[in-house]
Amino acid sequence: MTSAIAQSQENFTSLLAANKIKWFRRQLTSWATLNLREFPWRSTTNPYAIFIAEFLLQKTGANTVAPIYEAFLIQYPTLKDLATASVAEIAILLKPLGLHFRADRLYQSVRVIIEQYDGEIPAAEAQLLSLPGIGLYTARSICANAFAQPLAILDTNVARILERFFGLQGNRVKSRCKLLWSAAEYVAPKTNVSRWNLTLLDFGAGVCTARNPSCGICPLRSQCNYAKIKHSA
DNA sequence: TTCCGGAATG
DNA sequence: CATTCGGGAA
Repeated sequence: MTSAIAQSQENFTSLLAANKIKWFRRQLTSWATLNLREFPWRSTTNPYAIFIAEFLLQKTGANTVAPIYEAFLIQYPTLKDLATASVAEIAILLKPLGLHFRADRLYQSVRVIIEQYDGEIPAAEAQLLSLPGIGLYTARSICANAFAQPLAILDTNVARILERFFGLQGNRVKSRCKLLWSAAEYVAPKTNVSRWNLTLLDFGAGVCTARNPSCGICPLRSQCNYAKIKHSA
């Protein structure tokens, strides 16, 4: 083990004190009771519907995705229906979302699911990861939201919240990613992880935003490392 | 590390 | 008008 890793681990455990984590969870869980957003894909656990939603949500805001998602499910209510679509037909639906290559990836994933998984969305993280266009974030979101698996997720919202509140730095290289993934798992509660994931996403989208975060109304403010720095600056 | 892209924000 | 946003794969 290099000294750099030892340093970052020491940093890690000292910054993520047990009682601070408890408080963090309690504050956000309370915040979530009033502030979780409603989206069409959040009122289902249908694996196909979740799969489509998570695919469309990659690098794309939820409000932008919502109408496209609904149109998509009307046109292709099941994976069997989607399997009859051409890449071009899928591309037309996804056009407003940009990132056009997602149509090809989705098409290819559907083919694999038909051929290798008998047309059922696989429930294992490793199986989902093997599909084109499905990375760690998307795989875990599907596992948590469709199959109630207690898997924490890390996207830029979660990363930003963890960096700010706990003062995690890890800037530079891939240790940053490793560190933040570890932190995301460490901080997540043991139960209701899918709801916890949504809580962090919505908190990052609505309060702890990338630009101009609403520190003035933030329930984490009194213990937040970032708020302290910002205030003293 | 870089690219893919439309949308939101300042 | 320019910058920021933000998952996955080569």
